[in-house]
Amino acid sequence: MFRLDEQSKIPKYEQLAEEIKDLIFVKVINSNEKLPSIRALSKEIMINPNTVQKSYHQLENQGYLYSIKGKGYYVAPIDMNQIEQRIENELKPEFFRLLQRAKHFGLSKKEILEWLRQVELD
Amino acid sequence: MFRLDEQSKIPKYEQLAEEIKDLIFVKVINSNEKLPSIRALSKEIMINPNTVQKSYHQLENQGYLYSIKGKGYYVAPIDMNQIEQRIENELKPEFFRLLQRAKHFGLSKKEILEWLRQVELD
Amino acid sequence: MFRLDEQSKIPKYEQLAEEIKDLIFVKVINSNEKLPSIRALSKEIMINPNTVQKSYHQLENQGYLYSIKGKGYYVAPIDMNQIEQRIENELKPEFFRLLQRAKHFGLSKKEILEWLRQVELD
Amino acid sequence: MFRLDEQSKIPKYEQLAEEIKDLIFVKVINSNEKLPSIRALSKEIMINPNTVQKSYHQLENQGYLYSIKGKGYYVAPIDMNQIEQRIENELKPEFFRLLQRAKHFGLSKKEILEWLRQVELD
DNA sequence: GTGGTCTAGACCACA
DNA sequence: GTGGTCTAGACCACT
Repeated sequence: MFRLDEQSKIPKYEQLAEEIKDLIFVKVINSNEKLPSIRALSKEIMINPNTVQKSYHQLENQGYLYSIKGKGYYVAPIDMNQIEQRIENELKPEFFRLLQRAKHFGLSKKEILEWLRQVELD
Repeated sequence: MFRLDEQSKIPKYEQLAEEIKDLIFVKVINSNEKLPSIRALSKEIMINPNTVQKSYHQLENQGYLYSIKGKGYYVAPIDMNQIEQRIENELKPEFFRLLQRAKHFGLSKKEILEWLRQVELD
Repeated sequence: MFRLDEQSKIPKYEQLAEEIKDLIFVKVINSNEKLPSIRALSKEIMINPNTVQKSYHQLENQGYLYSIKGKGYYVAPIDMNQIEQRIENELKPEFFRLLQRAKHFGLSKKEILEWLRQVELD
Repeated sequence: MFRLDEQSKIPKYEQLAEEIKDLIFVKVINSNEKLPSIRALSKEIMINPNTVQKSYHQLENQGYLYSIKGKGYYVAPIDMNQIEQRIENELKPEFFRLLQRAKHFGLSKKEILEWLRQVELD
């Protein structure tokens, strides 16, 4: 379900939180749905429970989750406007930065289009 | 010349090293050309000299730079084959990962193509 | 337990490492015995945890200690032959250098013997 | 004339200054006698002129030397009382510390006396 | 709580 | 002026 990059310099709790956030926006996990327990998830992705705890806790502080003592963590209802924002503020800039790098490496638009063709999207 | 993302969880020295590596591959800085001194660069991008040094030092260990004490850091002659490798190992996977995320967010190929159109590349 | 000379130009981490090494040779701390935690020791001798860590790390590289992540640093089994070597290579030369200086300052053997008398040794 | 320890963590300018100070106290170099020029000395002991300069400068600040522009550095008249002080404050404590270490290493007074016998002192 | 890493500022040795 | 080292504080991952 989740894949953390061991090598990355980005903290694991941050990687995990980002992935969860994506799943929420994308509605793979829906509002008021229960997340896996800290212990279960930590076992599944082979990291320390404390780290999972930190991800959940951070998402709770940011309003993406809420917790019920003794029961677990649940997805909070989300503001759908945020999706547009995230696309504009995160996805798009990252895309342009990547294309800029591709340009530096001497890639042509044609080659990028070829890559794009290889992906199923619609 | 360089722009570091203060917010990013990726260490500054790592961000900087990556940017320098790109400039070397792209031949904005050529072999045996001198890099800005540690202090000059640290002042310019407003970070601690130590952090710049760590970037330079890492690149030296990886063979991208060589240093002369009391004189400065210089670009080492590079193996151009590595460019192909970096495109395959870094750029392409990052591109696909990004498209995957875009898909999750419900973006269509058409929208991506629109973004692509906005970029000067060829 | 340890006393660092703040004034000395010798790095603190070096002073500390030397003192620890002595304690190990002298078996004040025995093989596989746990050292104080980095933070406990740093608090005790009022220096930055990083400095203690550097001492421990250096001793680990030299084979005097081994570490277990999340548990602590431990004394490695030592080769007792090294004691003789250290006496010959460190203690004795230092002693002779000191006597040489004493001579320059016009001290006589008698005065040195007087100093020696003041120390409990046997 | 001087011997610096390349390995030592003590700064070279400090090592040199200490040695010069000793020679002054011990009257190997007398009051108002001229010291070797910075360039000559730096060549002799194979270190950078700047480093010698720093030693001389420090000794001047501490009152052990005075300089005459265009001529060189000279030994200042010294207060002989300082010799006693240096013996008490430097030599003696260092001696006791060394004996303490010797004790830790299991050396007996007899062995120290044997060492002492090997040195010409009187 | 444990060890490990990143950023930072001051100082050293050298050209 | 150059690169290199030492000390320091905050944060990460894990027991």
